[in-house]
Amino acid sequence: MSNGSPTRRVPEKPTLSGVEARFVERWSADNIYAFDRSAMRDTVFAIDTPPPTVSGSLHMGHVFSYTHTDTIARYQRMRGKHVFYPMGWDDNGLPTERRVQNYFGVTCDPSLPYVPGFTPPFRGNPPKDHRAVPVSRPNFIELCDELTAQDEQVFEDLFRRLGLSVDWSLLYTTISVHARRTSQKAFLDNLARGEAYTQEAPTLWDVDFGTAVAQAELEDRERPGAYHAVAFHGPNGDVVIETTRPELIPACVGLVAHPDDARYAPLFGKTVRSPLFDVEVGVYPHPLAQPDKGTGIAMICTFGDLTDVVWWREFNLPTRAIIGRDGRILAEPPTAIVSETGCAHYATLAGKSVKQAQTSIVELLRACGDLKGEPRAITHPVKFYEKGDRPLEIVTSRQWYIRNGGRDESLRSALLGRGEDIAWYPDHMKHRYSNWVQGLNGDWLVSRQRYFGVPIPLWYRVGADGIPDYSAPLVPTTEQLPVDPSTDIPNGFTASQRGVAGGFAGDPDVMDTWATSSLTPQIAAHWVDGDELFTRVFPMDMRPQGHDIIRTWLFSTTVRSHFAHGTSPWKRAALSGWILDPDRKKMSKSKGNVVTPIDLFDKYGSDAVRYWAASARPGVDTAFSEDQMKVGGKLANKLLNVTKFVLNFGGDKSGVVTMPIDHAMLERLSGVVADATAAFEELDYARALERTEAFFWWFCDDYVELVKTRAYGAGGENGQPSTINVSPETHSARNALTRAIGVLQRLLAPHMPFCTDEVWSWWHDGSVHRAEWPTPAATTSHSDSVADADFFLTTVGGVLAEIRRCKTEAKVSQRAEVSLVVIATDTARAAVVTQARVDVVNAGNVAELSIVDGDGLSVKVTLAPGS
RNA sequence: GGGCGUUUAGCUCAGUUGGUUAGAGCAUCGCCCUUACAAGGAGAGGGUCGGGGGUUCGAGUCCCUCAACGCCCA
Repeated sequence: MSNGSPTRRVPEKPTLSGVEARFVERWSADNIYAFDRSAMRDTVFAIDTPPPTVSGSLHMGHVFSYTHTDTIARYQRMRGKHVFYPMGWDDNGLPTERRVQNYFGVTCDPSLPYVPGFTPPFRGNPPKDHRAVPVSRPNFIELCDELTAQDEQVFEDLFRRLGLSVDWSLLYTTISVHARRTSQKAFLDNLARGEAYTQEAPTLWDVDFGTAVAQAELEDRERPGAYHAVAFHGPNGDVVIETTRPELIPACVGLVAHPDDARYAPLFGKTVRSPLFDVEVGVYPHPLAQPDKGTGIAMICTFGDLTDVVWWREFNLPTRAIIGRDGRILAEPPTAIVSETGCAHYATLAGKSVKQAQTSIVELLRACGDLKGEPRAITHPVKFYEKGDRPLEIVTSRQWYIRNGGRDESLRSALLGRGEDIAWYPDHMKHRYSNWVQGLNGDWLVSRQRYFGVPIPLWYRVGADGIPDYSAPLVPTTEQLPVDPSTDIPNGFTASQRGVAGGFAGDPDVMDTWATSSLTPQIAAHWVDGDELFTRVFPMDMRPQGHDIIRTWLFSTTVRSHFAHGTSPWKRAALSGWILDPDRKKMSKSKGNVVTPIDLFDKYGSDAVRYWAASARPGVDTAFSEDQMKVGGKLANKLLNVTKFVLNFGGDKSGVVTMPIDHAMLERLSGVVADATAAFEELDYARALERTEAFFWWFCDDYVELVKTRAYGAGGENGQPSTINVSPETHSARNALTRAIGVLQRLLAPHMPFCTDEVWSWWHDGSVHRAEWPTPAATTSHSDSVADADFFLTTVGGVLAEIRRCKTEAKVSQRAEVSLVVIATDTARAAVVTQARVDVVNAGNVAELSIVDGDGLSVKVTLAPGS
């Protein structure tokens, strides 16, 4: 055999069964996808893989989008790039926390000391009446580590089965020691550069989770509510406001109306007294007040919504908070409430939930006559934490922030510029980014009042008065990282000084999970260790991700990279679409329409499932379709069979090709190579597949059928090709078939890695996934090419189709003999048919073929009698 | 309310800088056990390209407008 290829080993009966297990094993053993750490930057293609949340389950959405990325990775690898393709597990944050609580039957209490060798009460399925056992934060994190390790193995197995070509030695997680080091170091750098700061301020707060949340985690939900008309008492009579939150009257610090609103102009600068609580508050003009909403004049409370915060800040109003972090009315009334009846009214509310308080206050208002008319039911948008079940409250608390342009025009435009630096796929996704950046109304709140996360790596000196000094945090050295301030001790202090006057206090909070996952490039490439790897892969070539997390993951990564490296983190961002169920609804667990990937792998094969994914155009929401998987399975099966057929002829892929139709086929294939290559360069795996596949079926159904008799050669019988006195025409067919099948195997390899490596292994030693991507020049047959391959092939195909149609209409076998074919056509087509005559006659089983002058292409077919 | 996207055959989708008769797969209906493959092959039917207007010799494609659906943001 030529080219140093091994003897061909074509199975008698090709099959796809077992192919996945075999190649998963072989790729791993042979390190096919190992990244070369010595590779120069310009030969590297680096991918910033999205780390899936391991506390959830892998679903078809993962299979879908990770397949897209994998096709690009495989293409780039075959192009000779050193592909940096890590996998990461996002095991940080709330979802893991919840799963660990439910699995082990524990709850985290950061005030408790670490217990070495702690054994959890359960490992899976604690009984329903079990009371969660409180454990220290380090113990809790140990349990998180144990459970995530289990979950991660399941994920890894599934991704290997899907055929992802990741380098598993690059695996990272977001809660590991390394990730915590990275995250804390990056945060401390932000702090040192003035990009992170702490502030006591009104903050959106989820009362159930007991944590502050960031703007990026908000969502509006339409909720029923009611306008309550409530009378405030002015010097010249009542002023009626309308509010959806009458329970906040004790928190009222002012009224506000639009500056141009003539109805209220006389009141500006005056004061009124609140009903029930008899507190004097000012009336202010502000353009954010909406004259057409309610009565046009509104309460300012501390705090009902974000607009309240704006007014409170601008008018420098006092704080009269009444809602605690647990969502209940505080026991003590604001100091402004002094009257006996005011205090008595407040006492009836204290300790109640917001809902209960509203009911009570409406009764009180009704009783005293300050409720004007009955409440009017409305629906209005209410802010929720995206994972939460109750409306967010606003409470004042000390939090850490990282600047993100929400309060700084120049930073905002710099970050918009970073968005411009990125090539977006599809292009219109960049609007999502710029929309979001332009709509920011505050800095990024990164601290969370939770347990399983990366701790804020700071301590504070506690003054003689017992109050921590937040202005000059105690900072660990880089070598100390990661630290847990709840157990670790700052330099120069001893354990006994924790929490005492003159001692220190650890920051109790952890960072938002996005504050760590915004560093996936730095984590994956070991930036914190000063690893040279980082300079070889960063900025990365591609960030694949879902478009739903542009405002979170994509944006936060850009912020961190902008600050730390002065660059965008990637050259390209590829946004994948959603999976929709066949009814075009988004697939989700709650609808019960989620299909388990592993079942589909078993049923159709990984290649077939990948085919479905790779058929979906980039960024487009796509219907889940088992029909498409069946088609993919047929394609894989066909590739096996046609490869067996072609290799059986023993052609030489570098051998000489002489027949015009063979040239034309290779010419057409060369165009497909060019198209597929161009498509992949634009990350358009779907177009690459479509072009390749269309050619492939034409190749099998028309070209192979036309040339197979010639390829067998004179004397070839019983399916065995002739081996003696082989003609140049036969060699031409065999060589062209062989070259084409080698090109097709490689063109399909990124999409269907298993079946392609199987057929490649029949005649090569190495893996197809390390083979060279085909080029148009190496595909054509060089000097003797036909002038217009498409014209040639379309003409011949047209004649063949007519013969076939005639047989189908006559309801006879395609093998039926044709006694005469008369082709009436122009000279150009006549020349083509003449050149392909032998193949047409063979394929159609034609006894006599004649060509006469005519227009277009008319084919008259006469079947042999008795057929 | 602002932004973005989608609308082509029963279904899912291609259709490049405007250019003959608008394509594919699936589904449907006949046909063919043909020596690589019946997990196959060969054919047929099926479309007013969301509506309206405009530009042009010519519009699925460009412009305007309306509508429906979806997503993001407020």
